[in-house]
Amino acid sequence: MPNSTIDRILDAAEVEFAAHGFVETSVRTITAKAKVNLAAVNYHFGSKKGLIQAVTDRFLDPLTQHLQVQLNAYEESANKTKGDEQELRVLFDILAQSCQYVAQHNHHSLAVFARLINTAYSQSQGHLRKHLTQQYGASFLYFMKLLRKHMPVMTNEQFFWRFHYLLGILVFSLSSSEALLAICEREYTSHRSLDQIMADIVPVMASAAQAPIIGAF
Amino acid sequence: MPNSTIDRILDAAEVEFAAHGFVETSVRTITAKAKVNLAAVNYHFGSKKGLIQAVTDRFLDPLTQHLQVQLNAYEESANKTKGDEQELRVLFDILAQSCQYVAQHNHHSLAVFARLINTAYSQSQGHLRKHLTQQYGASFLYFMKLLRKHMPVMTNEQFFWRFHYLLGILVFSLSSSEALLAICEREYTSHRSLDQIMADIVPVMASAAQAPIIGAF
DNA sequence: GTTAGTTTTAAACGCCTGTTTTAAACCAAC
DNA sequence: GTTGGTTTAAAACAGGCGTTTAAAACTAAC
Repeated sequence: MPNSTIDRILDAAEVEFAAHGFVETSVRTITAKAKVNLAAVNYHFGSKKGLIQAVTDRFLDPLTQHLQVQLNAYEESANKTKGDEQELRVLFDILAQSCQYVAQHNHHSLAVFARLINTAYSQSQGHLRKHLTQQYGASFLYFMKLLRKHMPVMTNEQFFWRFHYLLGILVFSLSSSEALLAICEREYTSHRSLDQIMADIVPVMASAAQAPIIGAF
Repeated sequence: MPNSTIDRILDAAEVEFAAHGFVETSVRTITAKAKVNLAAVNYHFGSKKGLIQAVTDRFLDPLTQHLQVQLNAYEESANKTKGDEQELRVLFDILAQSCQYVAQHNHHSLAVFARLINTAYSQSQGHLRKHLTQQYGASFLYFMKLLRKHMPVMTNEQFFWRFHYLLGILVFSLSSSEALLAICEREYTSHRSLDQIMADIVPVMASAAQAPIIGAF
């Protein structure tokens, strides 16, 4: 059933969540934009929290699935000829491609995803973080495991933090892409699409991953 | 007047804002924690929005001041002997030191600052971003100008985006430091202080700044 | 001691929030 | 055509929000 009540709610919620965040988007504005009765959200999704999870799952389910397939293919055809730097680039490229693949028909979902990660980590005791790790933790651990192989110099703890710095690049750039684009347009007039941002970020993340380690923790 | 009503509100607000964000922290919880009457916030700061600005200004005023002095000293004693890579590290070190200097007696303020930047950029039409650029735009433009000198290869647009990627590392890591520390403590038991995070981030930002540029935009 | 100005207090205001309720509409199956 | 189950509808609920009000308390000057 396309254009059903459920889908119209999900579509509207996605746009509003991406634009104004989860807390500052009310169920009333969502149902209004979706041209649906107010009670429909609680009827179909149980609660606003359930709607948030549904919106993000609609994005993360195909993303992790696509990522898993690509990573499996990568691991099987892994030739050790290239250096670690090249291999890192390949891994980040796979991640970027998975994001773009899912966002292909849905430009708002990527921003929602980034915003979700952002809020999930910002809220000190968020129920979102729990849901994310439970549902998709395995996929990202798999990605981290492959990444770890090509960052052998550092300790586990150093790798853990380094990984989150990379996450910061991705999450901040994507969740704030609208704001950045607005600023950019005013000063440079050139428009940069999400695909271009993703392509631009990959080498930055690869370099950041390989930055020298100073100090001894 | 130490421990006055105003200071107690600012202190309590800082802690709560850092822990739960601006929107999800109510004036009532702030005044309760500060042991102050509910109306005090509106009396002394005009509105909740005014309180948010006061909290962040208390951090950003000394930060930008410290940064300005350090950057001036750097520019005057600039020896062109070192390479661009070394110079970048010095600039990021100055920024990190300014952050640490202000956060020295106030561990929550840095997280509040990072969170402010984050929300200011996330909200599509935020009044926060306007305030930040109006009040402190000059200081950060000065920093960007010095940074630009040592990133000569890229175009203005490329530099602009690259700068925001670096901002993402800083903002995400700092605003999510509590969450990261919580995860880290569970898995690694070792505690990492804010100073250590800052010191760890500097070389990462320097490397990210110098990542190769691919594609032609 | 009275006065004038500032600060604090308690209470209420109006508004918006997520959610629930109860009845109506729909829709396929028999 | 009636029945049983699912979906929509309008209305109200209870609670939290930022803010305002008006009186009380405090503080200093004359």
